[in-house]
Amino acid sequence: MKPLVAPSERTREGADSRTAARILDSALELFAARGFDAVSVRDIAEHAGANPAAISYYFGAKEQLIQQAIRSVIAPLNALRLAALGEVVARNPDGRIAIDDVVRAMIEPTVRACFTGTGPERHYARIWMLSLSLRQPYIDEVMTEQTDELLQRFVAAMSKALPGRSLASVYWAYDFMIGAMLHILLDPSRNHRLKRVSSGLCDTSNPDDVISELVNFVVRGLHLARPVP
Amino acid sequence: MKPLVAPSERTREGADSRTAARILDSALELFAARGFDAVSVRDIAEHAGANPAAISYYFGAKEQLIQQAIRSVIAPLNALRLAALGEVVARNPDGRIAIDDVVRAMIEPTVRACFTGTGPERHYARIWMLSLSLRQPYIDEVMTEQTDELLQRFVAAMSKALPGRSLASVYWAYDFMIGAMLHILLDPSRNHRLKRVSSGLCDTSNPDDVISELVNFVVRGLHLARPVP
DNA sequence: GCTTGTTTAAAACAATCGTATAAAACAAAT
DNA sequence: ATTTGTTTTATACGATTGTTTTAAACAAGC
Repeated sequence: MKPLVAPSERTREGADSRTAARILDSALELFAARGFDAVSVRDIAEHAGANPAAISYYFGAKEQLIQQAIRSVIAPLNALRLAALGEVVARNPDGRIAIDDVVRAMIEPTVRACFTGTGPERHYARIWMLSLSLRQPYIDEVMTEQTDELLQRFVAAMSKALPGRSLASVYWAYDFMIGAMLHILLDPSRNHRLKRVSSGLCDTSNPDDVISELVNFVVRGLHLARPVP
Repeated sequence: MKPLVAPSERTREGADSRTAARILDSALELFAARGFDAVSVRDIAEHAGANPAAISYYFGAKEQLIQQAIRSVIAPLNALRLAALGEVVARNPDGRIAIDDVVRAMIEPTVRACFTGTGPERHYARIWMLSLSLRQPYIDEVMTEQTDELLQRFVAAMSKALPGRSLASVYWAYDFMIGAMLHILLDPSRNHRLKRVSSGLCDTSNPDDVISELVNFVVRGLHLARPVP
């Protein structure tokens, strides 16, 4: 691959070299800890053992590096989620799917990725919440591009599993589910605050516990949702 | 008040002048939109119609301004929440309180503050989620100082309203509730994404709808929580 | 009017920011 | 061995960062 001349087109679409991979991984590590703006390209380059100019060479401007970082976190996770959902649907060819299974198809891959993931998706919780809390067009662009379809697919499945409930309830519940999941997933990197204040009653370092508590809570909230008017 | 000489002690504890108030309000406005690090002290000073040096004069270093900004958002909101909780308890002197009322004492003041608040607390959702997603000691310090007691008070009340349920379930549910609430409160400033993708089924610009959907969801998730073993 | 103590303003500090340029190092192919 | 295309480095640019310094404006008391 050759570096393009015009600055705006200088991004390497592949970014497949070893150096580029190290840069992206270092960027994620530092972004997840301190946020996008508090991390300089020099910090990233140093952490990756590379030259600052290598970042523009492979990714272009910093904004594009951030976009790529967000994408690299969310894309593989969405693939896992959709695969899990597809499996649930395939398992019940008659169309009668259980709401528990649908909810779990969203929650289990996500929680496991954050706890035991080895790729970029292990930074999902922090990177995503960070992106959520900034209101910048170039970030919104990536977020919308990566989640709108996923949302529709899951809402459709949830609604199918709960034919008596209003579609609006399902949309609301989907949003609540994502919010609750994100929030609890941040607990480990906040020194297990919930575990501490609950005197150890809530083991937020055990992915199985987190998954089962989340699924139970969401399914209950959904199952008794207001029926169609 | 006089400016102290030592830089580390230069913060004015009161910060009661008109200029200081304008600075704090401008800081909140800009922080909420772009995050702490993407906003410079010059941006804040310009937005407030003040001199950059006035910021160090009244607040000291930028980190202290950020801490003060977070505090100014969360402190009045916590007062509202505790007042609402106190009212619920006072209304039922025999100790039999309804879980709906307790949950609502958390959710209603928070949602209303974000929708129709006029003070610093109107920036709660963005500032808090921003603080959550950064892992910096000086931010953690403020967050812990401002929420640990509140959490214990609410969990105690929720547990009292649901004597049959395990305390652990209540702690989990409290965390889920906060997460779901924060996430949905960010929807309006994300161009009402949920409203859009749900074809208008979820009116995320109506505080009453948000409150009732949230309360219903959380109470359902809680009410059927696993009983004490 | 002069003297306090307090608040604002202008200007400058060193440090760091994102990015660009140009040259060096490298690999593969002829 | 030399050319060719790609990757990496060293270095420099102008702009902006947080903060300090110094002085000017201001209000209140006597």
